[in-house]
Amino acid sequence: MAITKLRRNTPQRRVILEELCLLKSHPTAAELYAIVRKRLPRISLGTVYRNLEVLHEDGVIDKMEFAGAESRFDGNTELHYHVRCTECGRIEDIFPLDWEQTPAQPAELAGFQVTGYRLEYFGICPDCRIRLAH
Amino acid sequence: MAITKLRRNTPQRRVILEELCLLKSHPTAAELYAIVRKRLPRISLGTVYRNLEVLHEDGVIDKMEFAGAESRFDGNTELHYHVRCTECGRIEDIFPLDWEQTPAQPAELAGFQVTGYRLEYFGICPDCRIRLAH
DNA sequence: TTGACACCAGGAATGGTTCCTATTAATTTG
DNA sequence: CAAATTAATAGGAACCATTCCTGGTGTCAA
Ligand SMILES: [Mn+2]
Ligand SMILES: [Mn+2]
Ligand SMILES: [Zn+2]
Ligand SMILES: [Zn+2]
Repeated sequence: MAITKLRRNTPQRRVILEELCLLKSHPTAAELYAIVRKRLPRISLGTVYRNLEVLHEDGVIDKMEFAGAESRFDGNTELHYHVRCTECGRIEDIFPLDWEQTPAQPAELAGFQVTGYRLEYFGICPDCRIRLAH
Repeated sequence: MAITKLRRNTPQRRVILEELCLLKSHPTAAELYAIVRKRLPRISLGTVYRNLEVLHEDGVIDKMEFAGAESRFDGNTELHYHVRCTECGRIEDIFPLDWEQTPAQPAELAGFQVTGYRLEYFGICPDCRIRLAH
């Protein structure tokens, strides 16, 4: 039933995924672009965006979108959560093991057919805490 | 210690807050602009944005930001959560009473000083479910 | 009065992301 | 392999919600 769209295995897509998975950080498209360019100097930023989107569609990577801040990408698709620094945008992993409960996901809420949820913590990262204290 | 900034009680700010609080919906700045213009025809969209920001800073209203979608505002600052329709952007309230647990908020995670968290559900609203089924 | 300044309307600028178009190249078919 | 098909690319323009800028206005206090 679900027609799987043909994906070509381009060098650009391959390198983008490789470099993302090497990182423990959660880079923006622009940051990843800078890294990928070392191996593919002629790649365009649009290609990075398009492939990150495609990889996300296919469930190969995670995409985290924020208002007013650049989206960030995660090569680790294990179930985990994040803390985001409201000062510099840095993101760190929080694995469910680290604390007790995970939120319930009801099938229906207020008449909505619930397809997912998003839980994210925000705060100040160690570096920014030091920096802000002069 | 915390220097409270002087706020002037302008008609624009008053009307924006009044109209927002009358609504059970969670309007965008543009939607609220259209409503407020009926009472203040010469108000500018920039003024609506500025005042919504100010009111949010002062904790008088809630602001919900989404990537790729307009921010929405909430005159109800009681603790509650939201379901957002991924098709039309509509938002409905979910009060903690409606279901069991609320997420824990640790004071520190991964070295971050945690200042808050965000939990939001997304799905398909009743209207869009009907519409999508032809 | 006069100064200080929060605030306004109008409009330009911003910037991350998406879209457009001609071209390239991965994959399939014969 | 050669040819046909068409997904994907580079480059750059467009998008658009939001913010910023500017000149001006209303208000309060000294
Ligand atoms: Mn992660
Ligand atoms: Mn609400
Ligand atoms: Zn930080
Ligand atoms: Zn809907």
